[in-house]
Amino acid sequence: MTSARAGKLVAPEPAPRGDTSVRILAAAEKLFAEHGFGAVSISAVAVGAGVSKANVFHHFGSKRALYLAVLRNACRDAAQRLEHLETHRGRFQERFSAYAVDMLDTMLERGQLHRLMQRELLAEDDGRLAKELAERVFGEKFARLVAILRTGQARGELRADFDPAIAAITLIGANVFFLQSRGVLRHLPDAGAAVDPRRYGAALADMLLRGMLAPGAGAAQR
Amino acid sequence: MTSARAGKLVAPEPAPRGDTSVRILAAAEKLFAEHGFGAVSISAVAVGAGVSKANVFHHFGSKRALYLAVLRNACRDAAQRLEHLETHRGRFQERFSAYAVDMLDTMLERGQLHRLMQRELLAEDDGRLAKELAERVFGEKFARLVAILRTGQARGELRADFDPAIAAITLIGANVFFLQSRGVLRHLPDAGAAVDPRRYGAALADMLLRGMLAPGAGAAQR
DNA sequence: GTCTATATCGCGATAGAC
DNA sequence: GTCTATCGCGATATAGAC
Repeated sequence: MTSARAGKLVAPEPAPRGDTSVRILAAAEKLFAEHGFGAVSISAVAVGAGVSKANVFHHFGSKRALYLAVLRNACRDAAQRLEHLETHRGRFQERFSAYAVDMLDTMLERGQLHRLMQRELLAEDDGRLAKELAERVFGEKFARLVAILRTGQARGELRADFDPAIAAITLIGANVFFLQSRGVLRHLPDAGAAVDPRRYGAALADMLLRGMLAPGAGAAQR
Repeated sequence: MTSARAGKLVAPEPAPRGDTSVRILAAAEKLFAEHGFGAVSISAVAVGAGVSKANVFHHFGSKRALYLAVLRNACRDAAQRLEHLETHRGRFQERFSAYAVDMLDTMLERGQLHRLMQRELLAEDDGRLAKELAERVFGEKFARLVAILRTGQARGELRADFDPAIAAITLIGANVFFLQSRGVLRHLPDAGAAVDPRRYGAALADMLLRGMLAPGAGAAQR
């Protein structure tokens, strides 16, 4: 469980040689993602980063400021990855599949970070500033996906009688849920081969495409 | 928490049944769901339940035990709601839509509870016991949905070339994500009318049905 | 069963030497 | 920039009267 006392002084990281604030940020991101804001102590962060408690305060001023710094750092990374997505110009099937696969890959690559975001979303208590940060990044991702779907509809490649926003939520939601629940899904006997990310991503895109493609635009391939 | 403080393994729940215990459980469920385990103090629970701090310890022994009691209580409730789901026997479209809508309704009705579950899933630190509890409930839900899909495939109502588990994950994931992210989605300009639960549930079922129905079994209606 | 009072510990944050 | 030492506070948990 995520008790505040969980941070029994375990061995610090092999200290990947870098600037101190970077190590502090990395340790904080890891701990916040694993235990949540309220359950992580500055002592635990300091131990994880291999520095003293006071040094953490020297660099970030307060626990809340450290938390916001972690979130902003995470948002910056996520925003950078969006730049590589909009370049495709082929048929809709290829663009959609590429987008879906890339989304899942990005999530898996930095699963910790996405867990931290989800935690912030689930909090909803205060943290309105942090939530607005998440909105900003998430909103950009969402708007681009909706735009891709709208373009497909305008071109006649996609049926016009479905809501692009709902389709986008379905795709994102299925991916986020997959990421969140892999540890549990692995233990469900009925899940079978669905726990493999590649199979899951491909099958998801295929199924959604069948629901979105215009009748005369050719069958979903794969 | 692998603390040396753990000491003795206290015998499982005394299963308290008084009015006070119920109020404590309710207050604890609310607070844990809103803020997470680590950020909730026993004092806050006591205030929420209108009793003294010491009384909380009298009834539940420790904070950890209170948390497990809340989770067990939540699982029991969720399991009971499953009993009403398996009775339908009509065409696949109706059964699937009914299942999907009921799932979303249940989630919305007790969103707090589902948030608590998701938090536990996101922790992944230890808490294996609690996670196994979640697995047990979630696994039953999941198995029934997969069984419904398999039945549809066996009857020829559904295409045979998709993985029922992946379709189930997609449906559950889209619903869970919708529940989690409503507060954020409401602030996205591109989301439009997709934030309405009824419209969302209906459109989601419709889109998934188009991807699953056998070609000759008739078009998805509505 | 419920309370008040208290013990003990770890938290966030600060002061100041080096 | 980094540390040790410490403050003030609130946390979990206990003792014991009613």
